[in-house]
Amino acid sequence: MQFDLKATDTSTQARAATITTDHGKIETPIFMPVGTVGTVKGVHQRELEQDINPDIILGNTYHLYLRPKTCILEKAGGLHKFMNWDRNILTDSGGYQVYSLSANRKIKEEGVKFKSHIDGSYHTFTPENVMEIQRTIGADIIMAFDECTPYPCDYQYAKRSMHMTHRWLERCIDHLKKTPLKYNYHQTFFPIVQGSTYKDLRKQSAEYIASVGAEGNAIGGLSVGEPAEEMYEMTAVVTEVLPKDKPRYLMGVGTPINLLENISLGIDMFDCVMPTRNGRNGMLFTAYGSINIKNKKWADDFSEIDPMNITWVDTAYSKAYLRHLFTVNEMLGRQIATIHNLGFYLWLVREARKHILAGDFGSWKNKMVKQMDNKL
RNA sequence: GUGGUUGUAGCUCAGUUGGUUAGAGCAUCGGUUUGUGGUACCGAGGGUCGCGGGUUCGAAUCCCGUCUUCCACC
Repeated sequence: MQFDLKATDTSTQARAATITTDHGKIETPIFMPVGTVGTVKGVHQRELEQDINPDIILGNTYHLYLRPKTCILEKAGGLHKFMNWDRNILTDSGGYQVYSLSANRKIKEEGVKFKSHIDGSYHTFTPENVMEIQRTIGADIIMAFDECTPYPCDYQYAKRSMHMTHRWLERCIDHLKKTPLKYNYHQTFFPIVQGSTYKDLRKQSAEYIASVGAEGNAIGGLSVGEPAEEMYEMTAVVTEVLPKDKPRYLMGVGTPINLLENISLGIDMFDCVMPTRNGRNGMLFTAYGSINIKNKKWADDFSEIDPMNITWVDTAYSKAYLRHLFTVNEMLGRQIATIHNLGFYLWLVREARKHILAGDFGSWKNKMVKQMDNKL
């Protein structure tokens, strides 16, 4: 993997760069659509490539391990071939599921024993087998196995957990060295900074993560319910420490405003279920604020979904029609909303890149944040 | 006409031997969603219990009348 820093903003820490992998270029800042189980829900590959056009999407180790199962992905020749996606893929390690499925798991030094949410069967994830599973899935960027702590999280727990995540990181790296590539392209490994919402822990974790010298670095354990200001504080502490010549990935973030604020703090990569999940539930993001398309006030509003026409669905359909599709629970409504939202998110990060390159990111960001902080 | 049956929220229906403020699902309206356990979740509005009378401390519930739904028989 190659990381070429193209520009750094003058008034903020924002950066524009180009990451190059064996599956192509990733222009940053980037938003990576989430495709947990081998699909960006409700979106055809053609729409994804042509209309939304992201350089990279996400998959999830936990979910793909359970279904279709690792052996099927191996037979398929990896996730790219299985899902017919030639561009980049990043897989999350399942560390987030350790947090989100907390009722069904037990964390120990060795690893995490968990109960499948599908059939109740028991499985164990360790740093070692998670690396092997990610080898088989074959993503271009693979993530360390970590513990994502909840919010709020008491200091002692956060500290212990952070140290365990660090020990797990060493085991991930050791094991990766012993595990050969399964396919004929490189896989880049990202470790993950933890430390909950404690500045000293975040700093300590960032220093440790930076010291392992990975090709890129991630920040986890945020966007789990903490106030946005606290998230920004943690991001700022961490980006101060992480190397400037490597990509920085803030996991699980966030709202359009979260994206811009964190870009200005030096983040290059994001992923979040918000545009897809909220879209499926009737929430549209626009440059002028969010819309709940299910609200009655749109019933006879025949104006286009979004006059900015970022993706073709924006002007092909009216708000009244889209509301109708949600009212009658037609799947097309969810598809249109998803395409719109992802199109908007990708537009937003491309605009951010343009403004970083042009040198006026700071003022543009302030204008956009104000403009988007609104319910239509 | 006779006998039976039915009537409770916009719709489909619960509602115990008569006992606090009559419930549910769907629909409607609003909100929530941050490395996806999400066709999801939370909340709100909405009732002269067909109508009229009676019994009772108290009636959706028991009695009488009446209208109504459906069925059978003449």
